[in-house]
Amino acid sequence: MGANLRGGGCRPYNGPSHTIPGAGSMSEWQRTVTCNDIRPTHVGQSVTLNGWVLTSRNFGNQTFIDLRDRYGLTQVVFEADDKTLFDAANKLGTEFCISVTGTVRPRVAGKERADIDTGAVELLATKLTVLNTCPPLPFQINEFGSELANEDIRLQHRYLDLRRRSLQKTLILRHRVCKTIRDFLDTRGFLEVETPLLGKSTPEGARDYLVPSRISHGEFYALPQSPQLYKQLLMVSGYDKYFQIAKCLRDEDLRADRQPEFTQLDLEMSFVERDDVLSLMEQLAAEIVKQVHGITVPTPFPRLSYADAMSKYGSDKPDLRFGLEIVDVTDLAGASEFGVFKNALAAGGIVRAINAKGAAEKFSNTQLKPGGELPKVAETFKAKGLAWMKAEGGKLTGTIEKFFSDDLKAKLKERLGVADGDLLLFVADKEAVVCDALGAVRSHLGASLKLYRNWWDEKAEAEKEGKPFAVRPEHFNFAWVVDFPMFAFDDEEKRWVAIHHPFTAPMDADLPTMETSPGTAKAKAYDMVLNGYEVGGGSIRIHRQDVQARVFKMLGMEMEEAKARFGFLLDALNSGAPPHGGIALGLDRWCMIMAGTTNIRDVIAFPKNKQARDLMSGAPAAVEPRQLRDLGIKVG
RNA sequence: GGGGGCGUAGCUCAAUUGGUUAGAGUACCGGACUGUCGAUCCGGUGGUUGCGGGUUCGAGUCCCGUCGCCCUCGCCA
Repeated sequence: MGANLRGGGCRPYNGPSHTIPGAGSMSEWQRTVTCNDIRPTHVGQSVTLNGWVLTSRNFGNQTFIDLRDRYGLTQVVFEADDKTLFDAANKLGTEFCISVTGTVRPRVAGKERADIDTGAVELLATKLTVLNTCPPLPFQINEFGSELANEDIRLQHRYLDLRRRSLQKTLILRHRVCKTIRDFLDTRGFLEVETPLLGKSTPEGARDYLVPSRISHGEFYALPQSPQLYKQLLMVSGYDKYFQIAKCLRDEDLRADRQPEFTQLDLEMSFVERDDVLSLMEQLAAEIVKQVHGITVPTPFPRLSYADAMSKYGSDKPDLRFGLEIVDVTDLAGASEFGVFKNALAAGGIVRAINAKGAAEKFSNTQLKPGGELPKVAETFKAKGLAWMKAEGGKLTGTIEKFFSDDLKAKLKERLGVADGDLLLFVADKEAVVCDALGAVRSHLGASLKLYRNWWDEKAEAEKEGKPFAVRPEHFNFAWVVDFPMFAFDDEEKRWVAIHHPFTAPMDADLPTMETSPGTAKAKAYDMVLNGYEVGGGSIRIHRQDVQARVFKMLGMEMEEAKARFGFLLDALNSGAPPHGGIALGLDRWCMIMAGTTNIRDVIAFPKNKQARDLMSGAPAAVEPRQLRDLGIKVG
């Protein structure tokens, strides 16, 4: 994070007089500057600071207080000449909220600090007002050590945790990202329109959060999983270019990067084709990186078909900061005598492999046995095992090598580009399992072999070694994944489901054959991928009622049911709906990557824990019987 | 719901194969000290080892159960 985060644009005071504009009669304790304002040019001036006591260092005749607000840090000195003032200063506790008036003076020569903005000066206190005291803290909120208290304790006292510099920086960064988005889109003619929180439950997709109706007992609103339908209706209404930084709610289990309520940049445009949306969004993405990190990432972003992403990287959100591509070896495996491979093929499966260049020595045979480090990764994603060979002394070795003829081994080496020291990893199974398992193995190898570095890891390392560090464009590897399939067959529900969502348009070429071969139909859908994270997803929408009705039918929804659930949408599509499409960016994930954290709770001011509880307020909680009576609800 | 990790002072962590009165740092309280900046030095308060049961002469440590937190798979159109 660069200098652009240092309270940039956040200071209310910028006049040379350091007074609040229009503040006629200021009370005696109100600040005239913030804790990040005083500089050598202010020496001799009398100023007043408001802030919190970060630390206190007491000597016989002097006490130093580091006073903190969200703008920065100022050292305040109390001297023993004024006994009353000095005694009062020595009674200050950590995190007391105080007002100090004093005279700006230079620090003693040679005692300046380069690491804080006010480090050349200090404030000699002449007056102290305690605005509020603070009891001993439940946990330490300074960040000098690396040991943070347990997260549940910090979440219980989030108002204290948010005083930490790194969380303050993150929230400032989040503001910067939102501001960039609004400025960028405003410049290009977009309107920010708010859509309702109380809406109608949608049958497909995630579980809804429901809100009971008091006026109509037994009926429920649903909180939006996204503003999808409303933004499409805005297009029908002719608003042409819409966006919203919108709260979305999904009642599903949480993860390190998933909260029950999260924020999306939701955007929709009329009279556009796919490339218009992609082009606009890559400009926006580049602008965000530029505003936050001061670097320019190359545009346009590479585009990768879904099919290529899955076969080469085993994922529809591949991390392209490293290669390690997956290669199909089904034909060679089928010609071998290895029972596991032959059985997988007989069951309609495939065999693919990764060549981990030079990794043979990094993984012992024990680590490669069932239950070992790498097989465990593959097994987590339903692979029955992970077969391997090593290339040593010009030969392939390992327990399965004997099942391959010399000719097959030669072909294998050629196809996988094998050299001595390489480790070959194979998975044989149904295609979906092979992709998931090898995709996970690839990610695992990428991290453990350090084939890429997160910018924040590199930064931490550099700081540890006292070396300079600058974020570089290659730390942000963007790509588009396009040409998604339209449908996937759900084995449990025994029906076709939408890969993206039911409002996504099929490719024009697939329109006539959508019903007869749904498995091959492609959608006008696209995902923005950054370093292995899906940071955005969207599509060109269906804008014709007949097409929408056909898609609903494919998903097992008869016309009657479709009309009951989405009649308003079908009617709207029939009322001069323009061609339109859009995208949604996961704002929280964006902020995580920009801020350098893997925990989504770090970029949300008041997050829920893993059980979707707010540990500070205690939500969710029981309510008064009267409230339930009003709603006509009985709790069993 | 499945798999994994964790739970010892307000906080962060120690505690040999099961073995004396469960220690340290920090925070807090008191004292010393004129330039510190994670100040330093001296002293002090602070514990039902998450909870319940079991094995044992003896349990923070072993076993069973339970609660809580985190990671992960499922799930998240």
